[in-house]
Amino acid sequence: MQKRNTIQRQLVISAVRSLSNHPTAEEVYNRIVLDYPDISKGTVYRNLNSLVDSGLLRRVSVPSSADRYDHMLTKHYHVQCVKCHRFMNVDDLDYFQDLDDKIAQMTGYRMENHNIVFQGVCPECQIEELEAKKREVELAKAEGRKPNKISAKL
Amino acid sequence: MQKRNTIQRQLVISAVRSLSNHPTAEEVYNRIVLDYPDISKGTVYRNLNSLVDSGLLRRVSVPSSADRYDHMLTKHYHVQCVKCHRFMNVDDLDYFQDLDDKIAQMTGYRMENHNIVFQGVCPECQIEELEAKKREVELAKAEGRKPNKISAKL
DNA sequence: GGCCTTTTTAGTAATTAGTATTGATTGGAG
DNA sequence: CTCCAATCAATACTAATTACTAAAAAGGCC
Repeated sequence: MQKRNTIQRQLVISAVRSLSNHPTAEEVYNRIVLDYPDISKGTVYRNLNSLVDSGLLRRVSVPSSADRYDHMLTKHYHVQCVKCHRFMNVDDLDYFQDLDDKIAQMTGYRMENHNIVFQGVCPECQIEELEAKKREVELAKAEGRKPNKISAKL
Repeated sequence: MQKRNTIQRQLVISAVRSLSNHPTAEEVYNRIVLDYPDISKGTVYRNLNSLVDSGLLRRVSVPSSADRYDHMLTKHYHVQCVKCHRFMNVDDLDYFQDLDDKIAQMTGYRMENHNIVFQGVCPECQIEELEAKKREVELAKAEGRKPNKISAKL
């Protein structure tokens, strides 16, 4: 089952490379369509899968949203904001190779890798939280009641 | 917005507890339907979300498949087999709390937690791989040709 | 180049996982 | 017991992805 080097396959890989930060399949499709309007989404999905299988791209599974694709082949981790869902690399943190070895010993699995997704509230959303709280305190004062706690969800 | 203690809510939480290992929403639904055929999937999803929000259950995002729900509230990690997709806890590995603190410092995020999913090939699938290889060698000998490499996919 | 086999394509339909809506029902505060 | 916001069942809907098909194109061989 050899892989053929089609135009579409090249377009997919170069789109992921040029959309440098974790595009979704949708974003890859939207980029390619500009230059090559006949491509279909199925082709983009199929090629993304095939490129991941052959190790030319990495798939990054994002909780509660579409998979993203990464041309950066070195192993690294990600942070996600639980409010606005923005998604970014954690730079400057080396991959813990020894963890894989440890888990392999503990479980008998032949380890391939591990993914870490850090979840928290990004600086922008922290500011937004503060402002929402401030607005509520003002409003409560105007209405002469105790301020409600602002729920964790925006 | 107080939470009411409905029968359905109790059924959902007890189903997740009795299906002790990481059921999907679908599996929770299938279990409850046996005793309580009128429950609807929407109700299961809604209650799972609400129970996660109130901290009574944890959601585990599994790459490329449906979310799973965990009644074990202490933070822990998971291993997944890339071949048969079985999914299990990593016992005996403490949560790396200091990692969250480190990432918080590095990124300015207010960290809530992190998830690690280890991916590899489980012992059973390793045995299956060996047997597939053995079968191919036999077959090649019978046909008087070189054995093919067994692809990474079963 | 022309031919042949197999892979890949575009387009469409189907599937999966989960959310939104709506009118009816019910838990639990008073 | 009464009342009403929270929750329900049912269903429609959305987003992401895969499956299917006949037609097009890669790449090996001459």
